[in-house]
Amino acid sequence: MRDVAARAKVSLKTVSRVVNGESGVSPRLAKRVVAACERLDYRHNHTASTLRRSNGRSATIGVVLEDVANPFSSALHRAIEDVAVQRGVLVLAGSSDEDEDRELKLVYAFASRRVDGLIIQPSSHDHRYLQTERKAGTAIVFVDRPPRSLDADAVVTDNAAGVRRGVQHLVAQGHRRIAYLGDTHTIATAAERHQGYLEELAHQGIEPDTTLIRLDLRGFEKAEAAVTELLNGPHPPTALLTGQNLITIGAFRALRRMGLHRRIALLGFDDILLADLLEPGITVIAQDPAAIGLMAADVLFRRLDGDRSPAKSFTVPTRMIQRGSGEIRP
Amino acid sequence: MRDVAARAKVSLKTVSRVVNGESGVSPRLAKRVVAACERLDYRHNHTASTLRRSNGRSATIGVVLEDVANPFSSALHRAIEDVAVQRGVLVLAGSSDEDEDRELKLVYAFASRRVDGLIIQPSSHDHRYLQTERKAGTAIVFVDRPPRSLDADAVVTDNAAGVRRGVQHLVAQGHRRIAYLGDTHTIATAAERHQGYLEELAHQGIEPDTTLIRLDLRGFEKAEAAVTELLNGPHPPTALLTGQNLITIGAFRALRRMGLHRRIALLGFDDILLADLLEPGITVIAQDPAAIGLMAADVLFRRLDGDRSPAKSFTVPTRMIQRGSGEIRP
DNA sequence: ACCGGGCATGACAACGTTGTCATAAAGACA
DNA sequence: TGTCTTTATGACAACGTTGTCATGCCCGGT
Repeated sequence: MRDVAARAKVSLKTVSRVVNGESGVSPRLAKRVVAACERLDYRHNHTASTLRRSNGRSATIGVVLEDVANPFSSALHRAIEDVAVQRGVLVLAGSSDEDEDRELKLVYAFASRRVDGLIIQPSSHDHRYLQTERKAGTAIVFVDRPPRSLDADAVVTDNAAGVRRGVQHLVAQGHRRIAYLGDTHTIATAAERHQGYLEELAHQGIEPDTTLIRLDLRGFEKAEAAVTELLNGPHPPTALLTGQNLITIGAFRALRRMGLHRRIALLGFDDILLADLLEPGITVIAQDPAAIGLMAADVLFRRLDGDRSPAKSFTVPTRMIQRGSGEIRP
Repeated sequence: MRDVAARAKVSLKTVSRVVNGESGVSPRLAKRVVAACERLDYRHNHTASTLRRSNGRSATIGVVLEDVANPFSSALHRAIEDVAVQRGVLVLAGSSDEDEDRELKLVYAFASRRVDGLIIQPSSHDHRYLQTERKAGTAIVFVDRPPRSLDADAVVTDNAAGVRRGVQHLVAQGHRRIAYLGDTHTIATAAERHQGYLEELAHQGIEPDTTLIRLDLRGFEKAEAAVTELLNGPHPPTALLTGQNLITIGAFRALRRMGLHRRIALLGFDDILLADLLEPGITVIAQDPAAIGLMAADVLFRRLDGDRSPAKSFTVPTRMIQRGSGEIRP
């Protein structure tokens, strides 16, 4: 910048004014400055500018996802990015891998870069550590799962309602023995889905059979094994409700291997790419990660624009997509 | 930091020393400083530190992907992140959507944040604009596609060899009429794949039939239409070789709709999630985005560690995964 | 007791910018 | 013509750090 100023024979401040598009610079000087910038390949140093500027905004936000390569997380990421680019804001992204410690380290790394806001798909079970960041003025929004022990905005899927809708659908097809296969129950979303299942069974007047409930299934292998065991048992279910992507895939694998994929109903929570090309197509309760990400980013930027209203939790509805597997009758 | 220094009754410099873990601070003072940091919730300002430090490294890299939510790109992203975290480096990610202008804007936005390095999955057809950044000391590595008009490191899939392998496989099954369905031919990878197809046909002594070649198919609808048309034509192919993910899906859809999925062979370039659960499973030439991302990040950090050797292009091999659709005989 | 060397500590400037304020030049008005 | 206002420009300090160098202290050797 000093070099540019020298070449254009103006002061540093005038260069700053031109670079920032401030008014009140004569066209003659502005032209000279622009020419010098181009000649010297000058690139504005946004970080130094942030340091000095009064609002201190870095025009960068940090996003902590479960895994940037996971379809759900990356759809969130993309939706957030789309809102951010409109404001010239860049996105730092990181994967927590469902690990509290990695989440913490990412947040601190983001904080030390002075991000303006954080969007967190949380793994941690206690978010009090974020109070400091918030006091420092960082906007914080949770996605997919609510915060714990921290009063902050959140945008989540209506898990219980979605699962209840799924149970209803299976009951409407005539099923009474509906198995539930769920993820690690310490994950908030998994707990809500399990809860929704129990509630709707009760609402339908069906006594829950604990032998039909399998929780803490991480990865499709465990799900596949659990389904195999269930169907080989003395009182097998006539329908399977799976609480997560990989579990749905594991269940489908098991059904296929046993040749039962046209006899046992399967209804999965969360959509799967290509689910419509399988035989039968897999009926799912689809979440809407794009809508969640968009809304989260909107809330974040509203906070950055000065919204001081009490923290709020937004619920995004699910959508049932019938493709065949959920319409199999007992 | 000033407040911390005041509370610990030491100079700014001593706080700096403690925060950066420099040696030569008496344990007594160090303890006081740490206590003051905790009491005041002090967070180190990494950006200010970068501004002053001699190496000027921001410990941040920028990654330009086609789309952070696309499975291939996000696998790259994740692999890069895994290498970066080991060095305490954060990743800024953005989507170019195959648009030159967005690529450029992202690169400039990253550059103004003074990233140490850039990893680019390019959309642009002329990368001379990056010369300035490189002169400024930014390390640059291209992934998936080679740079144009710029001498820079690149890590790419061996597209031609992969497709040739696929053609070989189909010929070995007895096919002679092998259709090729490709993406927009201005995309470097698409061109290489098309080229590989032609080369291997020649090598096998098969005269290419131009009616069996369909290029510039963007999105699965176009692919589905093209396949339908081919198979309804006077001299239909006995095998389909598809040059990209969505084209493979479109082709599979068409085959299924026409009831030909067990009669016409299908071999796709690039793996598809759940391809093994389809009927028949789809045989593919799989790329290895994790390996590409890992290698690209390795090369980038080697450059940042001072490697000044001439720019090099690395080629990552493909792997054929036989699942049934490619083993159908004519 | 004196000197030299090593070690802990701090004062100060600088990194690349922008906010604040002063100043010079130009135009408006009586 | 002289004074007042407006406008363009620049000098300087400051943002939160760290590199450089100076200072003062303690210790061991003579």
